[in-house]
Amino acid sequence: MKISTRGHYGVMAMLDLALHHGEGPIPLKSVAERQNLSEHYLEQLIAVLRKAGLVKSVRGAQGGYTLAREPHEIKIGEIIRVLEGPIAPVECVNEEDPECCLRADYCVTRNLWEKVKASIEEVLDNTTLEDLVREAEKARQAGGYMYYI
Amino acid sequence: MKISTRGHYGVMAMLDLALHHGEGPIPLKSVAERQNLSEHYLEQLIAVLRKAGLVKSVRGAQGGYTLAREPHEIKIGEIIRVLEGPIAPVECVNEEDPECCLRADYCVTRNLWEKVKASIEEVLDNTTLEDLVREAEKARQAGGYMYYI
DNA sequence: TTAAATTCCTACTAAATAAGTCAGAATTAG
DNA sequence: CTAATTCTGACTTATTTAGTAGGAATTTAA
Repeated sequence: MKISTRGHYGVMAMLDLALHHGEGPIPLKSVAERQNLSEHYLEQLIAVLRKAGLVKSVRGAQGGYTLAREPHEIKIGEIIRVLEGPIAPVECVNEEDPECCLRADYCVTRNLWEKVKASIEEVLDNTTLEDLVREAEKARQAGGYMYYI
Repeated sequence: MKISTRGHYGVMAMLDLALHHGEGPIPLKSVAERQNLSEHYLEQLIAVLRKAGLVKSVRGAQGGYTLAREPHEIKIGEIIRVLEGPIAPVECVNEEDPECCLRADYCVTRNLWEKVKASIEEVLDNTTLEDLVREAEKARQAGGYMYYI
């Protein structure tokens, strides 16, 4: 019952961009340094996020990445789906492949996995980058340090 | 964001035992046949469930497995934890290893993973085998076929 | 007492996934 | 022109997943 580092790091990187939203393109190197992630690995992840239309890139010197939409318009669920695939605790509740569970109508445990899926989506689709930015600002005012993992 | 076949098959097998609760020891072979799972693979899983005290075994001819407690006393969350390890979408919210996230107090995204974890546990710890048995009986009365995946 | 049914145990394996690393081409600001 | 970047694709290494294989130990029942 885990997400991989792809989704985990992806959210970290997107939050980093959100925290610098409006400051022009942010080079990936600086994101990687702040978040303590491998730059090369992040490159792979951000390429996926770019192709999915979640970030925009500016090439060349002084280039970097920016969010493609406002932070309040980007749900964490989107980021996770782009990097991890559909949120489905077991294959048979993956609605992108409805044929995978032929006995869906009669299956008892499937209902359970549907509930789990719905409860995860409830959280991830009702949290946006802006929500996290606000929390980070609250934490900064209160504590001083600010990390995001 | 998946559980593996271990947890998936484990719940199927436990539900099968719950549906035959009170009928004496159920041989694993019959469980494997009804659920269409590899018997050898199930053996591995049930060994873990036995060591965790969720099922009891009776060796020899006419032997098999029974639930170690009443169906209403066995939460699905327990089965999953035994077979999959702690329910934690990322390592840093795994309370069995609290040291793994040293910056927990300041971490913004960690709160999010805590929420996800809580919402999954909410479902899995409030569903027992008896709940699934009841659903299966309802489905049988309504439809005729009864499968559980 | 023997055969059949069953759990129990250890080891092995093939494929997929995860988590990167590496090398270098293309682009652009200054 | 040069340094800072993104972009691309191939490669690698370790771990996990999902089993398989073979047989020993135990028990019932004929």
